[in-house]
Amino acid sequence: MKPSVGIRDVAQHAGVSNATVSNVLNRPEVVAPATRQRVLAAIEELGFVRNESARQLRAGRSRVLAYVVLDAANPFFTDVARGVEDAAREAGLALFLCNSASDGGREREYLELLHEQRVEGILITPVDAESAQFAERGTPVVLVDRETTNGAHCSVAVDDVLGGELAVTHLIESGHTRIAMVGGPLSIQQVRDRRDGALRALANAGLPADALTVLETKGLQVAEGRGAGERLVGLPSSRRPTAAFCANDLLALGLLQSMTQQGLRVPDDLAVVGYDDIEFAAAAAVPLTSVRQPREQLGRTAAQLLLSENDPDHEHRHVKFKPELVVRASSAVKR
Amino acid sequence: MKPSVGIRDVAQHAGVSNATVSNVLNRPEVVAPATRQRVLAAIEELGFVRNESARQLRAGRSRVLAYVVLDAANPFFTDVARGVEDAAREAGLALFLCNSASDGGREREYLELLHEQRVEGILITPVDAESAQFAERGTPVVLVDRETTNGAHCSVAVDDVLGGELAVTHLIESGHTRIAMVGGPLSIQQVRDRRDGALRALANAGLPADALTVLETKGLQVAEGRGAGERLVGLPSSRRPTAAFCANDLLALGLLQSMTQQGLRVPDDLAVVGYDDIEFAAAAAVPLTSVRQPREQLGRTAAQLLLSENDPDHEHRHVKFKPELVVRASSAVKR
DNA sequence: CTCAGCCGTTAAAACGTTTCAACATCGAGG
DNA sequence: CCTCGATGTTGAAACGTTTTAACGGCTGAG
Repeated sequence: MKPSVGIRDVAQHAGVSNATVSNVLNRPEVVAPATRQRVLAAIEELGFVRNESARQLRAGRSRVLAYVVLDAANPFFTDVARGVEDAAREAGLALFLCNSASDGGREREYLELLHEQRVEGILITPVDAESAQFAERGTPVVLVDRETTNGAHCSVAVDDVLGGELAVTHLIESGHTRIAMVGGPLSIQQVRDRRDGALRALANAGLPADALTVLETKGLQVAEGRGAGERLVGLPSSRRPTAAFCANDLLALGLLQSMTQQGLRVPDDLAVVGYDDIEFAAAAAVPLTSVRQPREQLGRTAAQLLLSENDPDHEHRHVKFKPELVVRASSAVKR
Repeated sequence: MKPSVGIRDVAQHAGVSNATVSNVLNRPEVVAPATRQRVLAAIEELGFVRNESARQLRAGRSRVLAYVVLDAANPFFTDVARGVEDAAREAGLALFLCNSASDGGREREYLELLHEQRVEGILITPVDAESAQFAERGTPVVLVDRETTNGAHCSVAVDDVLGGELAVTHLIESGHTRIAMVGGPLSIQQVRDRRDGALRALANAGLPADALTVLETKGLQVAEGRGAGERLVGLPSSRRPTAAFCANDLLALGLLQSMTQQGLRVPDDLAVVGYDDIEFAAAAAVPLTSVRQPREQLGRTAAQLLLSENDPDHEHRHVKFKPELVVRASSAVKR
């Protein structure tokens, strides 16, 4: 182990007091140029690296934000993270990403650690917003892409019911009357909301609720989408939906792939609508119709809200964005 | 601001000394059950959260690893990160992800911060391995997916020259004699290595070096792949390659999309091979032939190497994995 | 020659933990 | 009744910074 050179070593080496070294580090303008040079030289020579723990202990505040992400492998969240980072960076803060990987246990561990680290603030897309007890522990927390049930935090979300409605209304207008909803588990608020939106669209169009076949999946990954595709094709053709609304682009991509493999064409045999409009949605060989969420803006807004928590007159706010339908080839009008 | 309850407050509230509280926290078995209960109750009641800065300052060590990732939006890196996290977690450490987004400036800032934070270790896929001066600053650093030029660090990489060779040999064996290499910028070591592998494949087959048309891109994202596709189609058909080897799956997906949009078929009009074998490669509507790298294992190995740096007899090691070709529909044999 | 004011520097006191040696208390063994 | 070891608890000293108030030296005004 290195002997770990500290501020006092530098001070001694430069023939000044530690206070002066500290000043060079934090308020260079206050110390005489000659001294400053001498100190900087000593720092360089000894390879001194400031100890952030000590600094933070004394100062009481840190310079980092953290975003506990639900699934780092989902491009949607990395896009949100980009927005967060931009905003953080403008405020002179760094961003640490933590991946809960949809695991409540990991999520709790990370939250605990972040609280103990006294980060400036925590952004989180929680595994489960209901059971989520982000008890006020001194560190401000903002929920991302989830609505908070109790009013204990700020939150930034997108209207998922509206999103579901947009998607399914589009399918109905394209001539579909038997529609599948692919997504799950239904314990996830988002999935439920999007389904409810789908049902609302049916109601608006005067279609019966059983025009929607719900195929519940165990998760929101590509593989689940493939599985759903097989289930779908297995249905008797009289009852088989002619269109599918997926809770997620990953599911939609899996579904798409499964269709092609089974020799069915999209959108002719099955129209597909996804959700999130991740970059790969447009890049799919059958470009995917999808419900776009303002991803970067979601992150950016969340970060700004988080930073405003320090204002003395802060009140928790709940921002809700509107999603937008992006029509592409995967849902071309039915002939 | 909260008055911030500390260990002494807990101690006072429970009628014990701070040393005892500390013991309850760190070595519960050493303190009498009755006292322990009392202390735990006090902790609960006051909402005490341990201050990691102070703890770390005193203990000299932290419980986190960091991975500075080149591009969080590239699924390849999130897969590597998963491997890192698994290994870290087994060792009882948490993982913070930092995204340099291919920006040397950000990378430097993050490194600086992480050094100051005295994290247990740093994993990094650097923007530029050559100029990379990760001067020994006391915190161990391991390079991921890059070979280190000087022997100052451990590194874990994959044989990119071999990967390029595998890809292009496959294309040659499928009957192609005019091949494009899509990727860039060439300042990136990986891109160069993969190109060199491609050239080696040509040489092995007795083909001239100009059988390879290098289309250099500005980056490794999907959009760049689309751009390359347009350039490719613009070539006079006598000189147009019948196959493309992309430095990256993102490029390949963009290229694929561009082909379909322009009414060309894959693989009939253009065979495509990607690199990394990210999940979306298999999920593309024309499943993508790709060079697979052992992503999770890459991360896992890097983390283990990092953790071994504390051994007194540690020597820097350079692990190099072999890539593997995964053939799918996008490169079916030419008729 | 004195004094006020300024500038650059410093000693010392925090910040909230962990750790170590020392200290009580108690029951058992002599 | 004394000693000993075991068991639980504690006071105080670190850890490496930042900060505050005070200090000494100088300059220029009176």
